[in-house]
Amino acid sequence: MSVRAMPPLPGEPQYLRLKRHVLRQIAAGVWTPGDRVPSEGELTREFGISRMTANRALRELADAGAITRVQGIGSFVAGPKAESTMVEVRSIRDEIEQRGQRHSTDVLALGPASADPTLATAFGLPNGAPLFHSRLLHRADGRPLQLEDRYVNPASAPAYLEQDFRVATPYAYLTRVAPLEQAEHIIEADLPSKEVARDLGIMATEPVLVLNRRTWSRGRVASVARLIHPARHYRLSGKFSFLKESP
Amino acid sequence: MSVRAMPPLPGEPQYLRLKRHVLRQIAAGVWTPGDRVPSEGELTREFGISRMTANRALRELADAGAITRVQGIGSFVAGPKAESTMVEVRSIRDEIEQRGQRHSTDVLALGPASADPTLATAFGLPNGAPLFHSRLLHRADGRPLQLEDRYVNPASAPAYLEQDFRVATPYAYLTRVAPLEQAEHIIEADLPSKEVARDLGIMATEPVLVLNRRTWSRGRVASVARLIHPARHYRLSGKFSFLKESP
DNA sequence: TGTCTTGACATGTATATACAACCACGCTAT
DNA sequence: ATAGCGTGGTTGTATATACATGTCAAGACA
Repeated sequence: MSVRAMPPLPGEPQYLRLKRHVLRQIAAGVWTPGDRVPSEGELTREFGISRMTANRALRELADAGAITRVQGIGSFVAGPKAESTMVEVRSIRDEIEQRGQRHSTDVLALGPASADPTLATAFGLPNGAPLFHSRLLHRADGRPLQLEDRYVNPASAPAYLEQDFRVATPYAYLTRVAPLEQAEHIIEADLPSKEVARDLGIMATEPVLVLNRRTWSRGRVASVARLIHPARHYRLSGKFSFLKESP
Repeated sequence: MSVRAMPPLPGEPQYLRLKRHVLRQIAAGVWTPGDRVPSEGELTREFGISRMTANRALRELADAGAITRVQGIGSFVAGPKAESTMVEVRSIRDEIEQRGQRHSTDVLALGPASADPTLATAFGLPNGAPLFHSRLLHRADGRPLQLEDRYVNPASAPAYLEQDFRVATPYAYLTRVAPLEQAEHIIEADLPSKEVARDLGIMATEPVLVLNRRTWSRGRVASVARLIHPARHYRLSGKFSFLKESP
């Protein structure tokens, strides 16, 4: 049994102290991209901790993308976050309700459909394969906020057409019966077709923000959706931070 | 010394086997959101591994958002990915060059500026504080693809005005002198002003996709940028996956 | 000079152990 | 009956140890 020289006091776990130490050096510019980060052994000696604790700190920093590690060589400050950050895409219903508004849904269309070449490609199904289709209008306090045009793979959600989408969103239903494995998003700006403009109650000259979402479940494309928002009332936003903890 | 009953053979680390086992149960719908996941102790006995290995597997699954863990209670399948996924935002230069096109930059404006109320709020600086301003046009094979209107905190990048942005993008320079800590994005669709339409060479009736980016460095707002893209030629895309590993 | 071996060092994984923090439940004493 | 306590289960953190795997450089050897 060893009595630690340094009291266990922190209140903050050691591996977090270590992570923050490294992140502070990087944030302060002391260590810059490409620089070598102290090895596990060095940190072990310097901080009086065990190698496993240093290992956990460095491993989590690597998972977060702050550093890269190479077996046999060492750990290094990662390039400036690979020139990429993230934007979060959340469920329309949550967004509306979180803003304190009332969410309601109009079911504009719901029924079987047949895969045209574009859809067939998106689903990886043969041309003319049977699909389900729904077209919903989501409102926030009565005002149209999202027109949701969705095609669903019957193999993933056989009972799709029997759902009452005025009470549960397709997204909620789909994630229940077809666990989400993967999602792809493409965001674009566009002008609405005459039909879309009518449904959203906007002018055809008013731009819309379009979110195309494709989801996979059990190895299959489960759903292809086109979510159209009036630009005047909708924005996507997201924040990204290196530091899971306080900074 | 213990001889393991199960040979160490996998080739695949134990903690990964365990992660994939749990993920497969979830993906297959065997365990659904809210269900209890076996405890570390149960996994230890069931798989003949040590508790630390089970702990690592479950902890990483929790970090990835696949499960949630409550001290004293247990681990549970997470709700359908918190109804949120991510979209990656990459550097314009990378995007252009990765598509095999040539990237070039026109410097439309570069000089000092003064913070108007909106900018002052965004930077957290007093009204009228000095800022640097740049307005660049990024082209792909000569065609305008992004109009970059950027304000920079002089405290974060004192030599900003001396840079030659025809050879290095502001983003590349900024991440070198002011390590990125945090980034915020707001995406919107809009119609361009007459000036923007002229710079991008599009009609004033053609929508644009706008990415507002605010970045932090060393605790300060370092840069506020408005990146305007012609909708006809630009999309944001991203893919998200639960499973870091194969399936 | 050129090639091979060996050792130092780094990360990657796995185990056994220990203690702390937290929660649910049942039992006990009031 | 109720308040309080203990106990067992569960996660959270930390350590010491071991072996595997990968890199590199110095030295041994031909």
